[in-house]
Amino acid sequence: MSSCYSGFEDRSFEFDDDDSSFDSGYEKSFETAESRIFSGFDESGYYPCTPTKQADLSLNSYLSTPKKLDFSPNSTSTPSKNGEQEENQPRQKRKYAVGANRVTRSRSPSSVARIKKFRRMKANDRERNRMHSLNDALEKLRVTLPALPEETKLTKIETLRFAHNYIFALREVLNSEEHINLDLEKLQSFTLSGERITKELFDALFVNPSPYQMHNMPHLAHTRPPGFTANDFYSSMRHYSSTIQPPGNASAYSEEKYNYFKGTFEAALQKPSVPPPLQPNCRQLYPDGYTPAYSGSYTVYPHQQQQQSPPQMHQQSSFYSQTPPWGEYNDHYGQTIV
DNA sequence: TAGGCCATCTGGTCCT
DNA sequence: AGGACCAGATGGCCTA
Repeated sequence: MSSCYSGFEDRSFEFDDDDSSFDSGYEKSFETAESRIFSGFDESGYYPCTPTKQADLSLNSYLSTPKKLDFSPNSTSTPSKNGEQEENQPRQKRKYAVGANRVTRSRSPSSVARIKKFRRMKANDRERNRMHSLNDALEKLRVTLPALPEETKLTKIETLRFAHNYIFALREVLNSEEHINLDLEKLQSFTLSGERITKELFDALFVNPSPYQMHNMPHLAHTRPPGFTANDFYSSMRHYSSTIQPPGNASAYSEEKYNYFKGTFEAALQKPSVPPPLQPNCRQLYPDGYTPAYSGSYTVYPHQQQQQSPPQMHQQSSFYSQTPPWGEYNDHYGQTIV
């Protein structure tokens, strides 16, 4: 198996047998490609006289002291390379003893060591390629996901977590009969905290109508109270603690947990400007014909790109710096994915 | 300087 | 036998 990284080429591995105990017997392994490599034989059983150019670039360059095969005439096991008669005569097939006459020598320790070393190098090369292909796939996933801010590069684990939450959120959007304002930045910042989104959290963070929706879509005002409520907060908190008290007993909420969510809630309750800004990379779903300019769009308008936006919520809150382990959980969505 | 992230090496296991 | 896959170890780089 050739490699695109190190350029390993089986035939390129040349070396001599410094203890002159080259195997003259016929072993099963002698037929393998590796044995051909180490014996210097090509597919037909003869040593290739003209190594390929690619071969010169591979293991020979990797090894500091490439060695050559011993073409000594005394070597009874190695077909003669310099025999001029071979140029004019058809090559004779090598004959091996069989049965009781067969003599099989074990490889010398140095030969075994070299074989092991070469196998290890090939395995390392395969492993390197495998990890590179894995990273390539991860990179494709990473660029598919919205990165907010754009210069943010998610780590591997964050990419996988965000992919999970992103798919979860999109599925909730598709399944929802409400008009959901899905804030991808909020979703990402939530993910960066190392949290796995659940339906409860999704409802608390995204399903509630934004102040803009309440203001501009009065026909939906009756569906939910404006902004986030204590129930929303409670439903979010419930994910983190089994001892938390129900809403109505404000003192039951720890300051630590409140601060944990404060940034998100405050961002959600932030009063929008009028006309309502369309957040970059924020997918807004509205009824058909209601606000066609914004319907189902990821559009970023030039005037918004020029805006000097205040520090983002995820940069202020502890969400941005904390990456707790994404442990197992046992709620009704309990699937350990990452 | 400690900790996080990453690439690479390595040996073991499983499968073909 | 050999390749794929996996997890542990290790060292480099970067940042708070």
